[in-house]
Amino acid sequence: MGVKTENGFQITRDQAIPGPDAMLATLTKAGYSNTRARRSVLEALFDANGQASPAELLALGRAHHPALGIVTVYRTLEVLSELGLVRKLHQDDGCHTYAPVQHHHGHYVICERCHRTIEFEGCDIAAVVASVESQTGFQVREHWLEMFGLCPDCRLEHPGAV
Amino acid sequence: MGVKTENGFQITRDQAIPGPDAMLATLTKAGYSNTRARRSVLEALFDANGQASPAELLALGRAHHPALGIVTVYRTLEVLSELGLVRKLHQDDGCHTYAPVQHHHGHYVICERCHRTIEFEGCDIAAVVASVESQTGFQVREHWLEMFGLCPDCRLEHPGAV
DNA sequence: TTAGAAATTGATAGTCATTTTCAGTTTTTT
DNA sequence: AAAAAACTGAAAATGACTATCAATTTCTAA
Ligand SMILES: [Mn+2]
Ligand SMILES: [Mn+2]
Ligand SMILES: [Zn+2]
Ligand SMILES: [Zn+2]
Repeated sequence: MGVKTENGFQITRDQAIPGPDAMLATLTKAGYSNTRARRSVLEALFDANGQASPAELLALGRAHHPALGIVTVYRTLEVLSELGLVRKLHQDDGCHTYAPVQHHHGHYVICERCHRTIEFEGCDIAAVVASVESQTGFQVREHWLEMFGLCPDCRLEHPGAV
Repeated sequence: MGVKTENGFQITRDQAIPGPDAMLATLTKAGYSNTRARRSVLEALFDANGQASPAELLALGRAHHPALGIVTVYRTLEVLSELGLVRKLHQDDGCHTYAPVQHHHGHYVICERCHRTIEFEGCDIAAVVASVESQTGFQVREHWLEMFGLCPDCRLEHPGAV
């Protein structure tokens, strides 16, 4: 799904979405060093199933850079978050996973069975925000939204599932 | 905001919303013992500013029952969650707070300055869910939604704030 | 009201994700 | 290539949360 071009972007039918190379470019443009550890974390992010925990990224990243350490995974994710290149997803058990950002205002749907995660855009909750503001008197500045369900593959394997 | 009646409900203009006594009734009806520790946690939940962390509930609860222990706070919150009487809110730092449930399908707005939290209802994201399902092929089963902004009081103190 | 059974409690001791420290290494700059 | 700056990973620390267990409280059935 998507072809990688020389400039580091992946092409889908209708738009260019960033891949590891594009993110690395953003990183260096922001003044961060181009290091083997950071490259391996970026590769790991895209090797994953749409999202991954720091421990999973360590395992995936070591395929590219065996000496990679968990602390650097955390530190790289923090930098990527600051630059808006990844988002932290909240798991019910309190742990976190990270997903690459492909749309400016994106949220994620997570498969409850295989944990495949896809970012979606087009979240239009302006009406809900307006209603909340009038109900509560709050001025709303941002929101979190995560959806859970079954991905297409898991729906096929569990035809009876809700 | 709301008057407590003998049966444990608080009355607002248009509806009865549960208070500590009503929740205690639900608890005992479900077969759990009516204990001093549980009562103190319920009181603490309503003494708080709309939400509170387990540590904050411990402190608030000890005003009612000085021997209260943190483990019991966690255990009580787990029971209350199972019964649908509280919801766990996710903090950006990974910790959690708990808020009493007053509406069946409610979500929360949280003040970024004073952390006052109000539950709102009327979240209608059916259109968003439909769009996500057709965009991704997922079948959506549930969602998380939290909003952040400024409460009425904090807006007054920070007139320039966005 | 009372005795025994069942449920609950809280101190203590884990567990585990995440953070801090720090000396050594890699990358960048000159 | 040398010096400065940035980065790295091992090890230790932190802190939210969980498991254990003996002691206490609450409930049930006389
Ligand atoms: Mn949105
Ligand atoms: Mn909703
Ligand atoms: Zn799936
Ligand atoms: Zn406020």
